[in-house]
Amino acid sequence: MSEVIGEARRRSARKRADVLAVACSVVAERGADATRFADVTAATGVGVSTLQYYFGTREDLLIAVFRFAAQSDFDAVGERLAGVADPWERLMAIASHLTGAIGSDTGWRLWVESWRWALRDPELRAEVLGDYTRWHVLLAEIITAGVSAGRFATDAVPMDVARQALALIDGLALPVALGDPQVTGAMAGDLLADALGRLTGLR
Amino acid sequence: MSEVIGEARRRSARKRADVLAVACSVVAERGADATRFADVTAATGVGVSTLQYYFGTREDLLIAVFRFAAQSDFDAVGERLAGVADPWERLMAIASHLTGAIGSDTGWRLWVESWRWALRDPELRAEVLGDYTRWHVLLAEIITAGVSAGRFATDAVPMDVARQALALIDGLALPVALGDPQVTGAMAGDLLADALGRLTGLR
Amino acid sequence: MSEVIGEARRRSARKRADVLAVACSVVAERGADATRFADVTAATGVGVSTLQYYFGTREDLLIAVFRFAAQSDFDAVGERLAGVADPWERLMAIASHLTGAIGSDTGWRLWVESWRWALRDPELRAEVLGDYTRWHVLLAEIITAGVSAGRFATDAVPMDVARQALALIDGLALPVALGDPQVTGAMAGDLLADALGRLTGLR
Amino acid sequence: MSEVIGEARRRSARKRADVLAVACSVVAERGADATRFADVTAATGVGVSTLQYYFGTREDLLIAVFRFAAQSDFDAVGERLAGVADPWERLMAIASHLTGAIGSDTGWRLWVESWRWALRDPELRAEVLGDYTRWHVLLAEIITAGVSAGRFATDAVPMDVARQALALIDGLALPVALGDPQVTGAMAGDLLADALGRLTGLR
DNA sequence: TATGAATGAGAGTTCATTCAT
DNA sequence: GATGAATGAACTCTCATTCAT
Repeated sequence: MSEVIGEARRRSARKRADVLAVACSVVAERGADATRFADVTAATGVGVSTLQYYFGTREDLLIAVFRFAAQSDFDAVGERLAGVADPWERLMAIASHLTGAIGSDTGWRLWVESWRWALRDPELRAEVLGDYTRWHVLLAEIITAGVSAGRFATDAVPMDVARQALALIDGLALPVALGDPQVTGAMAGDLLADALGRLTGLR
Repeated sequence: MSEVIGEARRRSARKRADVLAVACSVVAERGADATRFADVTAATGVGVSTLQYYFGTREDLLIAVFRFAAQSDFDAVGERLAGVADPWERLMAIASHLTGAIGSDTGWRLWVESWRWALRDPELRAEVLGDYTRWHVLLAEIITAGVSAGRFATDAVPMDVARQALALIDGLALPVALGDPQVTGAMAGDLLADALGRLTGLR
Repeated sequence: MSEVIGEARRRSARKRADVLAVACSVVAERGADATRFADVTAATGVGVSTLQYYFGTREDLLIAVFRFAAQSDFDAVGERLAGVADPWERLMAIASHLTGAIGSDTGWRLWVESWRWALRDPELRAEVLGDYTRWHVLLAEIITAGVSAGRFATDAVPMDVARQALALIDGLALPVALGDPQVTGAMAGDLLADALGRLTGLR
Repeated sequence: MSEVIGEARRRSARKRADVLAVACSVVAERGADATRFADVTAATGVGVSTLQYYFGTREDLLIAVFRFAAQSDFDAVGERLAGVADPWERLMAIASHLTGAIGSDTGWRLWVESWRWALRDPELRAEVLGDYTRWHVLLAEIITAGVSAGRFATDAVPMDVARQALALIDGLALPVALGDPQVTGAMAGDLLADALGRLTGLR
């Protein structure tokens, strides 16, 4: 009988995750503040009460979405890096995050949404800052490795370069997400590659 | 008599502008989506109906705020640049935008708010993209001047460098606004100066 | 100087009447309850404050409209009757009121509006009942004349026939105004002529 | 469990109908345009939100009221006709609709309200015209039966007589509802009987 | 575990009206 | 005499949430 319960739980958890994935698109599409239970219901077919049963408060749902999206994003980049050895190519793989390869701009929009939410929610802020650090560390490791390997020639502290790099990625994503005709995804990719090349002292 | 009316109108316009200035803080503080008429009323002492009489819809009010903030921001930087001749110092003057000197982070928060709103409002999007270009052009001019003056040594297209610079500014402002203890305003200023120095080929 | 004032007053009264005429269409179109000052402003170009200056309260305006419309209606029928001598033709002239000849169905709609308003406003009710009586008396006179002239052969009290006649007119106007495809204006005219012929004992 | 749910639904539907019945009086009393949610709340004890949950928009509520009233009216006359065989008496039974026997003048006022609303709402108009036809058909059947039975002697098309009859009923109800002291319910009943007798050729 | 029924709090918006010019 | 500015009151509607099943 405990197995039956276990299976029911698993099924339930599965459904919860499915709902969460769809909710991500909804939040990315409408913005967190404008996302109502009813919107998620419309997108998932799961009744409002059930959503509340799964996630609790509307805020709880949003935070669950943010968490889920942040993790998915990081995981996706991790997978992409798996087979890449060269530091520069690893850097570019992360940068292509920007060109929209990872789920159109859903990921990026959610990132802004959660960032904005974190401005006013201390608990979420801690998580977001943690994520920030994860990315910084990941980038710094790559840069350190690149310097060791003689691929990069820079005297700067790797963590500083990492912060500059992430800032460039974020800052270039803004106009791309907004659809600026003067800064398309491809152009942003080029600008980014050029800037990162200069900042790392790429050989 | 027309003079009297004229004065009434002028006083009215003045009051409108005052309200707008206060509304900026409110929107920066609470976020656009969470800003209710009642919040602006509480902050200004001006009744809800009067706000609607001045601005129309809640959305209209928000857009008026965005417009006002964008203009103020640009004007403020313009003033700051007025007495500065050296290209590098001009660049740094704009960059100090980031360190919060211009108006705590109110300006920056409003920038994100309007950016986010523009994602879903085509009309506002056009304006925001226009503002983007204004900044790009301003930066490019400075870079061009710096190259001519022999202050910067780079073979890159000035407009490209401008875009990289603005991306860095925006991207570094994110963690600062969020209060990341690892990326304070001062540190961000240093990171920015360093990166801009490398990207422009500062001598 | 008193002449100047007199002229100003006359001009003002003229304007007031003009506004009233337009307001009639507005009320007929939108219904009394749904008629706002703003609607009348939109239709006349006269500012809201000016309307209030002319008519006072919104209710006052509506009642002015009802009064104006009732009088216009009665006057219009009076003119139409002026050159008609034969009792039956006089009856038909009044009946053609129904076919919409007098002013599309504006007149009739206003009649229903004022009737409905009179249900809840004692003062207006008195006026509307007075108008009712005016019509009854007019019809009864025609019938009496027709009997005297040997045109009608009925033993009924003329005032009773008048009431039946007016009821028929009102009752047939309802579906016509509603646009019932089974009771068009022309058909209603025939039904009315037939019924009145039978009720008056037309020879 | 499905039984329990079924019962909850049934109870809910019951409550909805109860509310609707009370709402009818409110609308008849105040007029449709002047009926606010708050008025129905005051009369029923059911909260505003609940009314909206049941009926939707304010307009939806009004239309539900109109529908309910129209059906009730028709049903009530149907019951009254059940035991009556003689065509003339059947006609009089319908006519007594006017004398206010069927629920004071609530029914009639609602009829006017829905008629007026139908002027501006196409969907409702279709329904009202349908109701109109129902009454016409009912009356025409009675007249046809009366002619066959030799009770009525008229060469007119039954449907035409039906339309004249309904017009008389409607037209006489107007002054009665308005409380015209010269056309009371009883007098209107006599006028109607007299006129219908003449139009049908009652023997 | 999952879901429909019911409801209160809150917000935007409309509109008549008052006041000053 | 005529009109724009300002404002409060009223109302509808949305939405999260609680309760019962």
